[in-house]
Amino acid sequence: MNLFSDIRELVIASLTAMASDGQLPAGLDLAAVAVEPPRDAAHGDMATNAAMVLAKPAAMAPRAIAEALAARLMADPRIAGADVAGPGFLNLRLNPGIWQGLVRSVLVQGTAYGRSNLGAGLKVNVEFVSANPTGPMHVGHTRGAVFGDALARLLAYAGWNVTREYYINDGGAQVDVLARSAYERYREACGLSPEIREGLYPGDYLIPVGEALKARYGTSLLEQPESVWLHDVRDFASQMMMEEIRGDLALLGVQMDVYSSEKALYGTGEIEAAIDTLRGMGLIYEGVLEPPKGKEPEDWEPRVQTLFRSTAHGDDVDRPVQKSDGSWTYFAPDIAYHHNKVKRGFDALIDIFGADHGGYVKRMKAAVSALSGGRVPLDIKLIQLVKLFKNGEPFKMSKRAGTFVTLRDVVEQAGADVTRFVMLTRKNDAPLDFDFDKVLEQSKDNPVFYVQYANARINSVLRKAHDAGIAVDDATLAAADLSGLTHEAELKMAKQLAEWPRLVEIAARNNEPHRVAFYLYELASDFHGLWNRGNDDTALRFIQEGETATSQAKIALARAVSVVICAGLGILGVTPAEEMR
RNA sequence: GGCCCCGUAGCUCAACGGAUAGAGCGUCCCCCUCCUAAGGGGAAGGUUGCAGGUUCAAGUCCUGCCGGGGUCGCCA
Repeated sequence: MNLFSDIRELVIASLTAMASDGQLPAGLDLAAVAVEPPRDAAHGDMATNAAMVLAKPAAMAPRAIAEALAARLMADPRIAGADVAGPGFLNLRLNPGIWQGLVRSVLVQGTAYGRSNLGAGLKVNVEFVSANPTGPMHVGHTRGAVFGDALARLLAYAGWNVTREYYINDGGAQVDVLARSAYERYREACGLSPEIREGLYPGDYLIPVGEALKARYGTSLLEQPESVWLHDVRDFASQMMMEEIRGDLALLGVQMDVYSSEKALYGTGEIEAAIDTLRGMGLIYEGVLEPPKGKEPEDWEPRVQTLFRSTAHGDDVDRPVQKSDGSWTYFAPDIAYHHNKVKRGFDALIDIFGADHGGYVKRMKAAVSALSGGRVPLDIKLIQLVKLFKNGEPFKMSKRAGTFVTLRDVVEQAGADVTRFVMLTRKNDAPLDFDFDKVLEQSKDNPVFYVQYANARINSVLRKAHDAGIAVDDATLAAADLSGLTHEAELKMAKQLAEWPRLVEIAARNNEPHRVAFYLYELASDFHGLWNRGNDDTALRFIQEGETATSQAKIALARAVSVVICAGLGILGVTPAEEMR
C-alpha cells in the first residue's frame, strides 16, 4: 500500500477523463505528473504539479487546468479538499479516515508494509567488498560491505531479485606477495627467523598461516626454491585469508550468495572469449597510448599494447587489456567476469568500489555496454573514505594488522548494529567520520541511539499496557476502532508513516540506502515529539487510564511506528532494540 | 593537463527538478508530582563557492571558472 501512488493514479485517471471529455487535449504525456508531500504541512497532505507540467503542452493556463482537475478530484471520497496555490500547485487534503486506515494497514501488513514491486522481479547483481584475499578486512572494506548489503536488502524489499556477489581478486601479483609473506611466517613457525623484506605483508595475521603451513607440510618446504612451493602456498594462504574474510563478514551479518574467483577465469578460455567478442565488434586493436597530458612520467616510453576501444562507449581514452609482455592486465579478467555476469542473465549490474577506483568506472561501463549490446545497465557506486576518531582525535592503531584498523577492531568496539547504522548515515560518495565514543553515546546526536530509543519507548508502552490488562497484540490493535485518532499530532505521525513506501522506492531507484537511515531519524524525531506532547497534554498519552478502547487506538499508532522502524532497521541490517536499559 | 567526486547556517550534514533551503551540535530562553527528560518546545543563525544558460520552477540539470580530494600505460 502506497498512498502517494494511489492518489497519483487517481490524478492520472482524472486527467485522462478530462482529455476524453475535451477539457484537455488528447495524447498528453502524463509521465511528469507527480504527487508528493508538500514542503509545508500547512499546504495540505499532498500536492500535485499536474497543472504546471501540462500547461505548456496543453496550451492552457495552469489555473484553468488545476481548477478543473480539483473539481474532478473532489468527487472521490478520499479527497476532502483541493486548492490551487502558488504558481499552479494543486494542494490536496485527504479525509482523516484515510490516515486511520493507513495505521490499520501497517498493523495488518507488518514489516511488509512498504514493500514494493518497483523491481518487478528483475534480476540484479550487487557486487561488493571484493577485497584482495591478502589479509583481514579493514575499515574501508567495512563501509563497502555495509553499503552493499544494505543496498541488496533495500532492492529485495523493493521487488528486485537480488544476488550478492564477491569477486575474489586472487589472480594477480598480490597473491604471490601473500605467498612469499606467508612462507616467511612458515619459516618462523619452523624455528627460523623470518625475513619480512620490503614489499611483503608484515601483519601478525599471517603467523597462524605459517603455523598452519607447518602443520600441513612439516619442514618439507624449507630450503626449497620458490618455484617449488609458490603455487601451493599461494592457494593455501589465500584460502585461509578468504576464510578470515568470510568470518569478518559474518561478524557484520553479511552473507554473500556467490563468490567468484578471478584466478578461476584463467585457463578456461573465458578471458580470451570475452576479448574475442569485443574484437568481433571491432573494439580491440594494437596501438600506442598517448602519455597523460601535463604529468608525463619520467620513464614514459611509447609501447604497442592490445587496447580496448572504450572511447566508443563513452570513455575518454582507450584502455589496455594486455601488458607489453602479452599477459593480461587486471582489466581483462574483469571484462570476462562482467561478461560472465551478463551471460548469467542479470537485468542490471551494480558494482561497489572504493573511491580510489573512480578512474575505473568509465571503462567498466564501456565494457558492459559493449558486451551486453547496451541491454544491461551497470551502476557503479564509489564508497568514500572512513575517518576514524576516538575522543575527537584521529585514531589509527590496530591490534592485529599493525598498519591499518581492521573490521574486527571496529565491530568489537562498536558492535555490528552501531557500525552498520553509522556507516549508512552518509551518502556513499561523501567521506564519513566514525568516532568510537560518539557512536556509543546515548544521546540524540547519535542517530543510532535516537532511533533505537524511540522503538524502546514504544515497547515500553506495550509492556505497560499489557501489565494494565489491555490487549496489545497486533491482531487486536488492527481490529481496534481507530476513529479516535483525530488529533493533529497523531495524524502528523500517521502521515509520516505514509511516506515510508514512497521513501523505499526513491531510495531503491537511486541505489541510496542512506535515505532509509535519514527517514528513520525523522520518524523517531516525530515520535519523540508526540511522546513529549503527552507530558503537557494527557489526552495525547498512549495509555489512557480506564479507557481500553481509546488506549488501543493510540497504542495502535505507536505500534505502527515501531513496525516501520523495524522494517527500516531490517533494510539497514540492524537489530531493533526492545529496551535501552 | 584529462577524467571523477565534493563545495549548503559558526561546526557536522539533509533536501525524487517544485512552494518561505531543513536537522543535529554549539549559543540563548523554556518544559519532569505524569507512559524512559537517555526526551521535547522556542529564539538566533543562509547571496546553497563564483558567473552565465536551460526550465512554468534550479542547491539539484548544462557550460565556464575558483577551492578541496581522488585518479591517470606492464598495481589490483
